[in-house]
Amino acid sequence: NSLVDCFCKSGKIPYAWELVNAMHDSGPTPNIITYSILLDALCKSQHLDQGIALFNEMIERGLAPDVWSYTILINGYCKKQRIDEAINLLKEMHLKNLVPHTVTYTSLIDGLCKCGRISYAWKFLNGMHDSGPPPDVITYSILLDALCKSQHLDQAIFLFNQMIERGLAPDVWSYTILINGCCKSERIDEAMNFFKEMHLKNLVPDTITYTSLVDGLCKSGRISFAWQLVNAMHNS
RNA sequence: UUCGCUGGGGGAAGG
Repeated sequence: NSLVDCFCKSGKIPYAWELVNAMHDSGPTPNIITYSILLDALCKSQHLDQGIALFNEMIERGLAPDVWSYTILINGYCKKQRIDEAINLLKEMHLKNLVPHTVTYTSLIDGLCKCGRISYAWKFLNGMHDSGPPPDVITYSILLDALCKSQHLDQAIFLFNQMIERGLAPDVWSYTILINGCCKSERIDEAMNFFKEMHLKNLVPDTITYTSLVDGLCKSGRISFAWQLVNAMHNS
């Protein structure tokens, strides 16, 4: 499985596939994890159709898909904006008494957000909060990003605070999403406040955090301040 | 039977 994963992650999917077939023919028999590795690689390399075929072949060969493999396929469908089929898979899991993980729902929420169904995604997140599996900081970040990008920065800030009230600690990514949202709405001062807040929480801004801020500063004409930030990056 | 290993989700700019 490690070898199959290596082939996949270095872009050599045909080799990975050959290896899986060789395992199937002459052992050791591939297990659910073997197939999941290949399934994920196929989904991520724009070959969802082949992923679906592999998923079905795996079932024909007598392996029952688990929560992980379903999640991988659901994510594949979502990335292709095929949300309804993703939801069908979710129903199928339910029929098989497979209980979705946080990651499963988070993938679906990302799909919903990226095709504009933000209020449904928000309801979904609240449903997770009420009845589990609980949303985590990634689940919130996806919705934060969608709210920011659809001109609902204030609602994003509300949700960010609600996430904290509910006991989750924001990370570098969630702060960066908000900072970028503030910058894009030309609310640079608020972006700077969040940036300072990160420091107070011992969160270390990364390149993307700085890039968002520098971009916002430049596009609002505050070039010398942007320059200072670039120097600060250079020095730390 | 127990234990261990390997698989899944989020952010910026530039043409």
